[in-house]
Amino acid sequence: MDGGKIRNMQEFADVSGISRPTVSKYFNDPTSVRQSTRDRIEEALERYDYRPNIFAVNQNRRLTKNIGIVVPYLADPFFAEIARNIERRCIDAGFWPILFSSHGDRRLEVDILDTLRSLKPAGVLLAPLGRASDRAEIEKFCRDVPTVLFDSNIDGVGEAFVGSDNFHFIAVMVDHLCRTGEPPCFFEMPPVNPNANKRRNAYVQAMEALGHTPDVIRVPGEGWGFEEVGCVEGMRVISERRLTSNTVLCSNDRLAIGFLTACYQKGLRVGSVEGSALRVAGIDDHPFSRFTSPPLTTVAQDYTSVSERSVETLFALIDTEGGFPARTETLFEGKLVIRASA
Amino acid sequence: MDGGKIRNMQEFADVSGISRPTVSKYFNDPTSVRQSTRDRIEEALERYDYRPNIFAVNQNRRLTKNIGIVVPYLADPFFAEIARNIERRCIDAGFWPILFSSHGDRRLEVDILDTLRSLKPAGVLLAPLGRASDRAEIEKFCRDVPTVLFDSNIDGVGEAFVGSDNFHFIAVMVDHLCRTGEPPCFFEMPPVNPNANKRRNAYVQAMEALGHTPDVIRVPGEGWGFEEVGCVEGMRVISERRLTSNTVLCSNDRLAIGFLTACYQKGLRVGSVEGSALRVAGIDDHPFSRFTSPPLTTVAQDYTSVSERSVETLFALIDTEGGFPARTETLFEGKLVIRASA
DNA sequence: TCCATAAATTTACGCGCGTAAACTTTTTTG
DNA sequence: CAAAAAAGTTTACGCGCGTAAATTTATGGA
Repeated sequence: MDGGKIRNMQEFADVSGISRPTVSKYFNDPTSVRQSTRDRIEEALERYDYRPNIFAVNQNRRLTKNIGIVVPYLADPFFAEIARNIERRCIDAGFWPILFSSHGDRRLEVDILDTLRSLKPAGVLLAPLGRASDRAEIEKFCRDVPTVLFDSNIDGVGEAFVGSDNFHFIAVMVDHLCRTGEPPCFFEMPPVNPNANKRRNAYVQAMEALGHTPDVIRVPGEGWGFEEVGCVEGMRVISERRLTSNTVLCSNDRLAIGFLTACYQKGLRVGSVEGSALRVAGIDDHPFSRFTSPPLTTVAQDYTSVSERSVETLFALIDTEGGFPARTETLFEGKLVIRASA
Repeated sequence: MDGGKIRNMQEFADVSGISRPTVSKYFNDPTSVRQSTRDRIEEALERYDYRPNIFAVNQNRRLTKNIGIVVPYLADPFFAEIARNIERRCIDAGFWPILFSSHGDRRLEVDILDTLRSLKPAGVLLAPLGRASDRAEIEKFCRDVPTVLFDSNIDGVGEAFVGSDNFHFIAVMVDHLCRTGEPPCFFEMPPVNPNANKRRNAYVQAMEALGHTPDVIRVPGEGWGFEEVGCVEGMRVISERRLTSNTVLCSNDRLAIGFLTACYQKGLRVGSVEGSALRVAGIDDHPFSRFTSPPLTTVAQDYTSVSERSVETLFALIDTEGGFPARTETLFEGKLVIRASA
């Protein structure tokens, strides 16, 4: 590139030999100008690496190209992964993703929505905290900003929801466990979001459908430190002999990871092979589940489909200006992943 | 708050009975206006929830209140945690943190720096990819933007570095392992950043200082999928009987987590108690290390100190405009965390 | 009470770009 | 090749706020 620094769009327009309004059009949508014009601009772009001032651009556009991504807990690799996926898709589509994490904190989630509002985003992809969320605030936000909920649903809020079919997840797992050994009991903590409720209900339903008596073991605990709860409460449950089955289905993988640690501490061998004391299974196929000892049998969330569809839905929403005629819900099925633990 | 929506600072100035320039001063620094004036503004602020337009503010300030945070891999809970810590400190100091992850990708890291530049940030906290980083680009960036490096150092680049004292980490662990059993061999993969190199060298040095012969087992592998490498290559190493000691010190916890899985697959019992075949230790005290089976003995990174000092250093740098007279390096020691694995 | 000083107000300009309107040039079409 | 359509140019204004300069008002200490 040439030496002279370009300070603004006018200067860039001068060196590229195109008028500023046309250059502006180009940056908003390169296909909106004639091919020959585009070529000239892009040629100049290579000689002088100019970028429009983001702040000026966003100030003047009624709607920006910003897309807010909000996840409840970024330190959970599951959300980190899905956020990464979504980010990339947004960038590829020419948008500007901005990532936020609520860190499991109700007030922080509201703050983020406030911040987001002032960012005038074209749309927002929101995975709410769930039970801890301030429903009224989220509802209000969704009225102002085109929002697609994902992962965790809030009935009637937002223009669409994309997530997983928890009933199917559980049904598949319960079926597998019953076919290969004792019917499972269900290990859970107080639900942080509706998914947890759905999972428990699905468990009960699946067990009854197969003619077994469900047994839900609900332990106390709160927040997003699932492994900790799984471990501490798992040890208590084992000590108090509250397990009615040698097969334990945990409400999610992170809980299961903690529970496996509890089993280890208690000297219980976990696995589906002869000589094991217990089988343990989870739900989600958390990134670390492959590396537990033994590796965790689970049902895999379809990360790719969820993030892909979430983004697609949001783009569609952005295009249709007024919003969808009706709220849509998309649920993806999971894949049974059989490893050594059950 | 009253009904009427405030559209800009002029309108807000009107309803608060203060002139716009003074209101502007207030938002830049509340303490810069008289107490009585501040009270009147804050009172109006409660009645009409107004926020200055971020884009207009940032457009006109030479330097914004933005602070860029760049981590190499957000799906690693270690970085997620430290990012969260840093974010909070920035917010509390009245700055606006913006989080980016390089996702282990060289080009993405450069892109992020480009984007960051156009954000005119007051400063940047950068944890570089390391070996994969484009040194020249980062150097250029650091010349334009006040930057503090953390976690992974690049000699001479940036105004300061804050990280961990890898030599101390390793020394403490080697010492512990030697006192309680066989001297360890060292399990590593090709280094993604200088920390890995330092750790290997520290291991060799520590072993020799204690009169033992170091044994470094370097396995192939690349990228940030440490657990995968630890597992796959761990199994190979075990099969090929390349372990010269019953004690294995892994270059980091994530590698150790994978190695533990390998041990499980190979039927080797890990632990420091009688009857175990192997002792395994890691470095970092990764968030998940407490929940492996057996729980992992490791050296804890001082998350809090690193993030605290990084932010402090950046703030100091921002205040001293011209940059520090000399580049500073701050290293924190770690704490030995003895669990069941070694 | 007066005066020095600090603080607020008034006025005015500029930041970089989006965008509208009227006009001119280029491309397409029959 | 002329006329219609498409694309580009000129001109001009506005977005919301930072900020400087000149002026007015408020504050507090002797």
